[in-house]
Amino acid sequence: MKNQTLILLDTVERLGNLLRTGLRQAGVIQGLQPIHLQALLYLNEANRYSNTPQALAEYLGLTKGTVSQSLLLLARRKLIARHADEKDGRIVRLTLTDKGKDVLKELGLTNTWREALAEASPARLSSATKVLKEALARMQVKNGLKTFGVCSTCQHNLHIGPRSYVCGLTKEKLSSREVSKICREHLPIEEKTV
Amino acid sequence: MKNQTLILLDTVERLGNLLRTGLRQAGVIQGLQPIHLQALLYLNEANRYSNTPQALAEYLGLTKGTVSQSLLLLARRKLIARHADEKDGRIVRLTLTDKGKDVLKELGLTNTWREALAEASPARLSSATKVLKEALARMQVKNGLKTFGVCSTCQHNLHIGPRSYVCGLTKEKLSSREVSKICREHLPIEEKTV
DNA sequence: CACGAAACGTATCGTGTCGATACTAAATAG
DNA sequence: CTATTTAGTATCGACACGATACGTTTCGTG
Repeated sequence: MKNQTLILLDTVERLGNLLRTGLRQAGVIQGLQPIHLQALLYLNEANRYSNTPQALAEYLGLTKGTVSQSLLLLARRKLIARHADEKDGRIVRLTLTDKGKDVLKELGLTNTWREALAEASPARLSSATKVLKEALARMQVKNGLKTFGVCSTCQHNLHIGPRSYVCGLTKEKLSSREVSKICREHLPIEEKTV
Repeated sequence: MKNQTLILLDTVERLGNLLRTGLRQAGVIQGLQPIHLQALLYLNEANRYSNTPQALAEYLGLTKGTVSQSLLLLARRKLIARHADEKDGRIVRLTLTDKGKDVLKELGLTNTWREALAEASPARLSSATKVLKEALARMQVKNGLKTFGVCSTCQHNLHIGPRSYVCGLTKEKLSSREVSKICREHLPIEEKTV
């Protein structure tokens, strides 16, 4: 009999493959590869410290050279816009164009997933999420990777008033919309394992 | 606030990406791509009805032409062996060579995963597995895909005595080792959701 | 302030995935 | 015996991906 842990690993791997296949099929219509859609999805969620080629490369676990090529393609198709950073001339800021946002809207990737989990109890869902998030965080730490979380789970985030946030790292004010985006500087709050 | 279901989706996607990145890094040493390792892993678990290029293509969600190319590469490197089926001349049987098995042994892919889940309680693990297996099965059905499970969870499997099994589909006897392998004809037993 | 190091990004090359299409050979149906 | 189906291969074009090399801009340390 196989170890329970390995069965879970197998299941996650298969789900990952299936989601990737879904991305591939969804991208065919637009002539896009899975990695392109992943890039668009990331840029749609990245905060102002994280919308750069370098951050995307770290997020995807690829080299900056590889990512640079994919970004050139996306820019050619007018799905993203590239702007030089005002303060730091080395940095390129990436934003989704309206066309890029439309692509994401038309995907509707989450439907089958929602249906697949429709009958699972909320308690089970949240328990499963907890287990997997823990695993993800540990694997990221072990591999020296960044966690790319949102501000609400970040040690740097300071909640200085109602709907008023400051990042302790950059000392900048963040809007309540901004704190729900993902950040490459994210430092997870140590959670007590219940 | 985001839907709990979507948070789980996001986590699974990220874990999938991370596992894939792990595969990529592991393969660099052997000069292999993630897909090659996935093929080897599959062939290591596939039963006698499922060790063909076509079955592998279905499992991976790719076209047979694409898979054929990857298999040619693996054969060139002597990691797999190809034999014509005795009864059906169209079919090619794929088996791992000793060299191919060695590659899998040297990978040790599961270690970081094990460690990442070391502190999770068995109850949580099995609950999470249940949720995800359910989701996987539903998504496979929805997409018209095969489930590739083991005989013990298959409607075709007949347990005719202690350590004695027969597949109701092929009417062939199966060894107790064989029933723990994955099969392209797998038809999942309807499970009652507790 | 100068100069070397580091960080961000691009360009280019070779290997290989991937789908699409077209093909061969073997089995099967009528 | 012929038409169809099934398993697999061959080839082509677009592109991912890493490695390497390169150009800018910023930073740091004397």
